[in-house]
Amino acid sequence: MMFPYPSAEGLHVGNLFAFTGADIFGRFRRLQGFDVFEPMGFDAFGIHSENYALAVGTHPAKLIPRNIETFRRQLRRFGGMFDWRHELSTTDPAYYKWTQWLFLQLFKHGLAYRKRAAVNWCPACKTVLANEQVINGYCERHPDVKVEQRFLEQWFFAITRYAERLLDHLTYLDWSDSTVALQRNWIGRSEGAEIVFETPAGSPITVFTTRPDTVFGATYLVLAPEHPLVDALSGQEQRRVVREYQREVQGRDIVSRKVGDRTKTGVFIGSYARNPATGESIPIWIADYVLMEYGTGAIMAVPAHDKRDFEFATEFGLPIRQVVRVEGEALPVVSENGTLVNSAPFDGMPCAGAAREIVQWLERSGAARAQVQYRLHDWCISRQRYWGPPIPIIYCDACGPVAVPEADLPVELPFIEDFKPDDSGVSPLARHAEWYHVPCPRCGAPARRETDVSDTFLDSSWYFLRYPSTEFDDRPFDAGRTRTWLPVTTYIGGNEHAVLHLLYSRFITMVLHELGHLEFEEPFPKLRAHGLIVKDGAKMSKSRGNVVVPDAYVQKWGADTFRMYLMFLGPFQEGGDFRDEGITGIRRFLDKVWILGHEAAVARPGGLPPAVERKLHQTIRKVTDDTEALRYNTAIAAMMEYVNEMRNAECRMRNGVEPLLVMLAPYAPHLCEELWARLGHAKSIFVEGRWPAFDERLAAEEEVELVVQVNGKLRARLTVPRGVTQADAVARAQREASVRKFVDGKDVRKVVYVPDRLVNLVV
RNA sequence: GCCGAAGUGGUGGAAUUGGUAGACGCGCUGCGUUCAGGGCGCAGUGGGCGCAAGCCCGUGUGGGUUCGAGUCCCACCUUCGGCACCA
Repeated sequence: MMFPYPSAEGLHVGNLFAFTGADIFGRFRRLQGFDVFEPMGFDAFGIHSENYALAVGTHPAKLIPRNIETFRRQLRRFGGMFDWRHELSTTDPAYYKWTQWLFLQLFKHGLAYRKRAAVNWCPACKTVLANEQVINGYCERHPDVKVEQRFLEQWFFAITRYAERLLDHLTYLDWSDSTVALQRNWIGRSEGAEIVFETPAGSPITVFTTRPDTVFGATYLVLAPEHPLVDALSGQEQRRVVREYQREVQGRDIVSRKVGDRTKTGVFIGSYARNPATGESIPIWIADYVLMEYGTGAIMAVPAHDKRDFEFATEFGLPIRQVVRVEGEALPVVSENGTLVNSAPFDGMPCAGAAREIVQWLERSGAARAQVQYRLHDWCISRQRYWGPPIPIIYCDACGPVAVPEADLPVELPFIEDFKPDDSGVSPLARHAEWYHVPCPRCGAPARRETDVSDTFLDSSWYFLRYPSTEFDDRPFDAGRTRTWLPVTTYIGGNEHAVLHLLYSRFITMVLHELGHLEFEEPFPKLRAHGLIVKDGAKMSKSRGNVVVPDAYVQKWGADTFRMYLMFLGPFQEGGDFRDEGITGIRRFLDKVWILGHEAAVARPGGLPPAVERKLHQTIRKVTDDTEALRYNTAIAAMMEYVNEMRNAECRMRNGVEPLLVMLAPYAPHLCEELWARLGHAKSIFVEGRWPAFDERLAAEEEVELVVQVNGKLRARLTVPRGVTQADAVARAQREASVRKFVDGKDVRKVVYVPDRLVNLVV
């Protein structure tokens, strides 16, 4: 299961829902005879803890152990089958030593690099803000201070080099469709072309487009305001306005820049480029709706066939030329199912074909080439914060960035009281010269540690690799242990991690595989996403005040009842609405099982009545299939039916109860363990119990109910021996008064017979 | 705007993948047990008409395919989740 972030509020129902679902599966597999390793750990670094510690005026290093203690207590209490010997916390130096090691592996192989990148900067806090801390362009803590963008040197991981592989592998991974869809979306593959627009100044502009078929309609170019060619291409007279616009854009935060419904702004930079298709000279503009980080940071604007370009052209009175026609559609025509017009030799061609041909045609003069773009960006792992693992790099004036020698790991996070952002304008560790002044590991000259820490998602990108090897301090993961237990056989978690955590883990695993540290390339061959528990139709959140705290429920009803209640709420993979009403139904059921178990302990031995035996085997079949598929709600319903059947038949036999206890044990481990002991077993049900096998012959009904339809409408139900012939079934059907009423005096034109199920007479 | 999921009784949800719609719970009604309440047990519980047998209607809306549609196809409506000036 995905390990939790140990919040100060304690385990919430969402955690418990997820962990129960995973725990049931683990216990089920164990009862089937598998070796099951169910580890647990804590994702305890990060801005969450840091902000919370700031808010309540304590230190995260004091806060986190308390929170973990609470989590541990709650996790033990709900009955997870955890192997506590392998517990881990990402804040433990013994753990993050290897997180830092991981960084160094990427650094040494050129997969970690430094780049200037925009961050949100609050001039009042004098610190970097996460995107979530920017509220409508203003600082979360200073509602009247506008957030700006600043450029800082930051560390990036080159995940985009793996974009194609990360996408391709999705076709064979056994993952929930919903998760695959989210991840595909996030990687965002677009096929298109790069097209080169020459300029008289001699600096050609390359643009990326997914619609090369519309190149004849490109009536101007737009560059991102930060585009490196802007300076060189700006005309003398426009230079001042261009600078002013660039400053204006930089003065805004990086969040609101990307809100699409703003009125478009931009300026003409005073020069022109040549459209390689038409040969025309077209104006070059800059505008903040073009982003430097996607494609080439420059676009060819085709206002007739792009909504944004259309708005921009309308705003600034730029020419709009239609080159694609779709029956009955007004401009802008965005559809790709049209025909070309005003496109010289390509007129009349459908868009799709024209796109290919135009790229080939332009390619001959070197003005274009087919190109695939990904939406995915490289992973920025720098955090100008305190509560994380220091990035293990030392800057030397002579040697540049130098890796901390592996023997010197971990670079421990020092305990500092003043971890709060203050007016000094630097990250907290950068205020501690005694910590960051170190000699260069290569030349020995005075040097300086990196004072940023790494992203929490780096901590969680490899924790599953650590679990089996927690006791080794000389290697991140032991080869033998890893071969036995990894990759993760079944990974269960929520779709809130569909992109970041699940993508980063896949990336890191791929890299470690490539560097020869792992035999497998994918960390989670099988992944199941569970649903969301909501309250009164809305996501639970502190601000809504609808957070359900599980402790009181466990206290009042017991862990087993609460576990089962959560699983009975709805399909595990869809989640459900939390409401107290249904919980009593589960409690009643468990009470019945409790009584049944005690009665079985003193019942006379003997064979089961045939009806009970049949129901038992049907139940085994259903509970096995449903548990396997994580359909816990219907598995529980099937066990309820079986208990009802036993009670109706007044059967209390041990051989009817024991298989039930084994099937129920993953769901209600405490109760079943107790009853198992009371039935005289010396060892735990999870040691001695074996998942029952079902016998298809015993599960089969001797008599079946046959539905009789006339023209598809239900007219009668007959009880017949299983396996009746069609002729027999039709004859029986035609004897029924309720059927004859609709058939007599008419010709039966057709008979549809579904064996043991239905007869349909068509008249 | 794009991607994904889902709309079924008073209610949470079932439905073997085209074959009895409403399993299993909750709630509600009646009866029993009890001085009483709770608990427990038994019976009933989609809507309409009917004394009844029974008949008609019914899975967001409208059309279609089929002997037969909650399930498949087309168009639409609504809700939820994700992404989003990504060219």
